[in-house]
Amino acid sequence: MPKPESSKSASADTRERILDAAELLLIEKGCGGTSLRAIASNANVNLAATNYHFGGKEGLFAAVIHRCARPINEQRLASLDMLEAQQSHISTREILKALLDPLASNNLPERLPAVMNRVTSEPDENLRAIVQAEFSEVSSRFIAALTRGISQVEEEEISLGFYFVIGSMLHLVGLFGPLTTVEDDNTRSQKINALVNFGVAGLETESPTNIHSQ
Amino acid sequence: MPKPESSKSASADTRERILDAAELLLIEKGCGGTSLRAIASNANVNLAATNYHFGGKEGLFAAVIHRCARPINEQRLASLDMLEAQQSHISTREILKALLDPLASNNLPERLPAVMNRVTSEPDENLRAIVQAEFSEVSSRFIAALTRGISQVEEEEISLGFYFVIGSMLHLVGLFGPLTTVEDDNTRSQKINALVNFGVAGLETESPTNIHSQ
DNA sequence: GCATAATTCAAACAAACGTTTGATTGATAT
DNA sequence: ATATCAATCAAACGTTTGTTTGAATTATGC
Repeated sequence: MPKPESSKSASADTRERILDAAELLLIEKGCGGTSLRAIASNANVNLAATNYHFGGKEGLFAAVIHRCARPINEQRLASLDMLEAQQSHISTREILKALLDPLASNNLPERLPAVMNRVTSEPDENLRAIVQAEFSEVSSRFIAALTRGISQVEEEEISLGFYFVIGSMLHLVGLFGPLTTVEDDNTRSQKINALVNFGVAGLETESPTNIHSQ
Repeated sequence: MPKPESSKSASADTRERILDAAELLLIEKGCGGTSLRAIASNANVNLAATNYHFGGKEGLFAAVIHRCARPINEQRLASLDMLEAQQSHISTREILKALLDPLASNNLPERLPAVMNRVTSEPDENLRAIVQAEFSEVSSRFIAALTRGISQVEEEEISLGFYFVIGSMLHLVGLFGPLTTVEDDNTRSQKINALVNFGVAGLETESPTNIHSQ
């Protein structure tokens, strides 16, 4: 019974081939609709390798989620760190751009948005907990920044508006699909930009410093 | 081999008991995570009855979706019909209220929002097609009304904004959960109202007739 | 080169799945 | 009452599922 975790050099491509196949099938068929046999077959790997390297189906999908979510969340937090270090007051637009622009950059894993969209609506409790833990820091940090930036609005309302932005984002990346190519990047960034405009207007309409005609 | 569809009086409660149990389990465990055995057990019904009355698992969930989606969509279209009959120009707020207010009324099936949230993110192709067909008329009608009401914005942009509103709505009703009681109705309608405000601001910010400070 | 550990492999495991069958019960109408 | 159809039932069908096993293979350290 060897130690399956943290293998360095040997068979590292086996692990990643499994992760790649699991990621693609997760997008297309969902978590419950994907069998370890289909993953092993698509990855040209023995069936037992999936359990050997990841301990089981749940551990495998947790690894997929982690590999997908980590880079984009680090990028988001890094952008927010930079904004907070440079200026005392950060506009709603700058915050939302830090949150959403990483979805338009093409040096990220291609199928990341689709994985996020699929996995955030997963019925499995354990997987939902993993996702929630993966995004909790981003949520709290960005809600705090928005609350600081928008005057005279309580955090509870800001939090609800942030929730709307996340919902719009997830629905939008579901529209992207797993097969968006590089030539679609400009229309993708156009849509991300439209979402930024939409979210800025929605969030700032809660503030009494904004005057509305209606 | 009897005719399973359109049974009138006899054993009608069996059908509905199956639908109720399937609806609840669909919310909690998802479509793929729910077995016909669990449905039959929770409904106090023989396993074969699920196939007898609905032809199979897919037909059963299609019936659940139909039973859930039809009343709320009829209410939405009736509200829009009334608005269009009464006045020539309809405000964005009135349109969004016609779309979203039915989610706050408590004379609708209790767990309808949760079913919508679960089923719109289902990986199964056939189920997705059923859902899409169930909502296609609402989508086209409301997008057309919004396009008519907001000046100088092309339908493609309005459609994207409508997409954001739907995404926010689905994420919000996922927040409601299947166990919201009647005493939560006021906070529920507060959140629906917040979504209306959010969507109105987001949609109208696309129009050049609106002046933005930034 | 040899011992030791890490990895791959074919094969099998029990459990759960959707569906089907054929007999049995219930109601209905003539 | 009897023939007819709808509905329920226990039981089994063949697949597919995640997981485990133990041997075979490969890489690693000395």
